Amino acid sequence: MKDVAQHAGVSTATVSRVLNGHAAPTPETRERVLAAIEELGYRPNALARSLRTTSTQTLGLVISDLLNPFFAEIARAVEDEARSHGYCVVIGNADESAEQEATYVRTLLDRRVDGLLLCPATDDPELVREVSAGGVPLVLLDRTVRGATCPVVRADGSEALTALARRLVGAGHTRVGVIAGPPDTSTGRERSDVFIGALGGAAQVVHGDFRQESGSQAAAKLIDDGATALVAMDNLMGLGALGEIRARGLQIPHDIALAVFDDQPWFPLLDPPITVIAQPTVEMGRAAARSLLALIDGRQPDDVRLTAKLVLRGSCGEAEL
Amino acid sequence: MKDVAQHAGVSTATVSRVLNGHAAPTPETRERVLAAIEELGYRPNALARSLRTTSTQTLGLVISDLLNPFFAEIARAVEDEARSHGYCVVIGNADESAEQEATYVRTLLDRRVDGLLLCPATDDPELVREVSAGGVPLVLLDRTVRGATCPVVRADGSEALTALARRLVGAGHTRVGVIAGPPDTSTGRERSDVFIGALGGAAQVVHGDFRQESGSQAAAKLIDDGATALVAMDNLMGLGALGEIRARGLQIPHDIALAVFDDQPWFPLLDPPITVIAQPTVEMGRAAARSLLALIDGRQPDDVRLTAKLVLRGSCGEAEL
DNA sequence: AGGCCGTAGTTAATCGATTACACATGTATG
DNA sequence: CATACATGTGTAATCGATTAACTACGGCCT
Repeated sequence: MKDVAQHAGVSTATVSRVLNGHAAPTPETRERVLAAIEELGYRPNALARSLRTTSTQTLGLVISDLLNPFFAEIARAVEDEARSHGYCVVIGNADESAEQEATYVRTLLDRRVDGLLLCPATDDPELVREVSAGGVPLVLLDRTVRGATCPVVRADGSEALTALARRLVGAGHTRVGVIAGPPDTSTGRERSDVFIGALGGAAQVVHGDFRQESGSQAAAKLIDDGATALVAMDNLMGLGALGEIRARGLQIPHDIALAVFDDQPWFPLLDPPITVIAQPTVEMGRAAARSLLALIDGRQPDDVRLTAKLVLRGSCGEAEL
Repeated sequence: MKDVAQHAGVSTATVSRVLNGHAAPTPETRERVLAAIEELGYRPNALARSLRTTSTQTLGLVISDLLNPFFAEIARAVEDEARSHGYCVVIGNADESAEQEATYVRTLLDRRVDGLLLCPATDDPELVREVSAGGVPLVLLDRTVRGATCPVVRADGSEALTALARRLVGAGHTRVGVIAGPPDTSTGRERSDVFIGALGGAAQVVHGDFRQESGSQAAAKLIDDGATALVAMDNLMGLGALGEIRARGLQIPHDIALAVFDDQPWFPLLDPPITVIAQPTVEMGRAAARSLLALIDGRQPDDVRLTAKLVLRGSCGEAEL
């Protein structure tokens, strides 16, 4: 910057003013400064700027699992929305581990992100408290924690789950195997609670960990126990369940019905196509980013609850096949 | 930091020494400082530290498309490797757009990442030159650019493509439709060049853009032109092709054979399972991160070329079905 | 006792920006 | 003609760390 100033025959203050679009400098001075910048290929040091202004124009996003397409889509949406407001997004991948999540959150805070978007790995409110105590704007995404005191953006699958349960019961299923998420996550509990409630007793539950392998194992156990329908509460566990079904040579929906929470582009391409509960991922990501930006702006956004939709495709023996 | 110093009755220099594990401070002093840090909940400002030391302990990773599971896996691997060396990764999503790529690269450089990993959107070397001119360590990943002067890490699919071509020709296919990537990317050109060469004239090519929609369109055109086998040079285009095949009610492999470059967890679950050329994504990501860290360290790593493997599964009418 | 040395700790410069305040110049006003 | 006021720029403090150069202290040797 000093070089630029010298080159243009002005002080660094003037260069800074030109850079930040202040009213002061003469068009002529501005011209000279811009020329010098161009000539020297000068690029301002974002670190120094941030140190001085205490604003990094950066959002932190800590997600549970980058390999889960659901979170990848969310990340993508967050990033789009943030960029359109001049913010950058730093993504941290917690890998469904609370420790790694905490590590990432601290790293991001140390780097002074202007706000944090978190998909909590567990519903323990401790980390959330720590962030809030630091005074950093925080929004929870997809999952919540016990007694959350910050805005939450998530999808509501109650209606869809209830409709699905009714459908399965109506089709005569009396043993529905539920592959649920971990009981210490809000989505892990809530989805299966609602669903089991709607089934009215015809359910058996196995908890997985939102990963493919656990889906296979849960499916194996549930099939052994005589389940005639399987519902996976997340796309990766759904993938695992599907693998187990294929491995056993079972026919969908004749031998066993299957439905999955979360849609994926390839689900419609299976034979039969898989019935799913589709979450509005893009809207969730965008809404979360908007809420966080509002918070940073000093406003107090409301919680956002978007509805997930049941998409019937045939894997549960629907008429609409 | 001043507060901590005051609290512990020492100067900021001493606090800094304790923080950085310097030899100087007495165990006793160290103890006092650590207590003060604990009590005040002090966390050092990474921006200030980086400004002073000109090292951010951060790697930049600009990938072509976060929604493409291939890149998501790579990102994951890069992140793992980087973290194990005490580095953080900032991911930028270029969305297969050269402009957005350039924007991200500049943003990352402005934030003074210690090194940059780039999956170039086009083979135009301009951006690479710009980064190199700035003296920032750079490694190319998956794709290269014309006359690249920096280390490149990528997968070599020649053998696998040749074997696949032989197989298809051997099975009697005389009209093989190739769904290639954009001709201005190295992977877009090389894969189809090798494959078409090995087919020896039995090929028709349509270039897509590495996205699902383009795969469908390409497949439609190739099927209309009488192709009896389709080979997609990327998993998203493969997904699109599969959709088109399904939409037309064609049977694989009876009516049409299909093979895809890039494996995905759900490919084996289709009926028939899809034959693929699998890239060692995790190894690619790790190798790229290691090369970059070596470069940052002042060493000069070699290019890395990992081999992709043909996985026969049945969608090309293999005996091994 | 005086000089020398090693050690623990302090002072102050520095990284690269932003910005409050001071200053100089030019124009309008009484 | 002196005063006030607007306008464009420069000076220097500041953000929060690191670190070279310096100081003070206590012990050891002759």
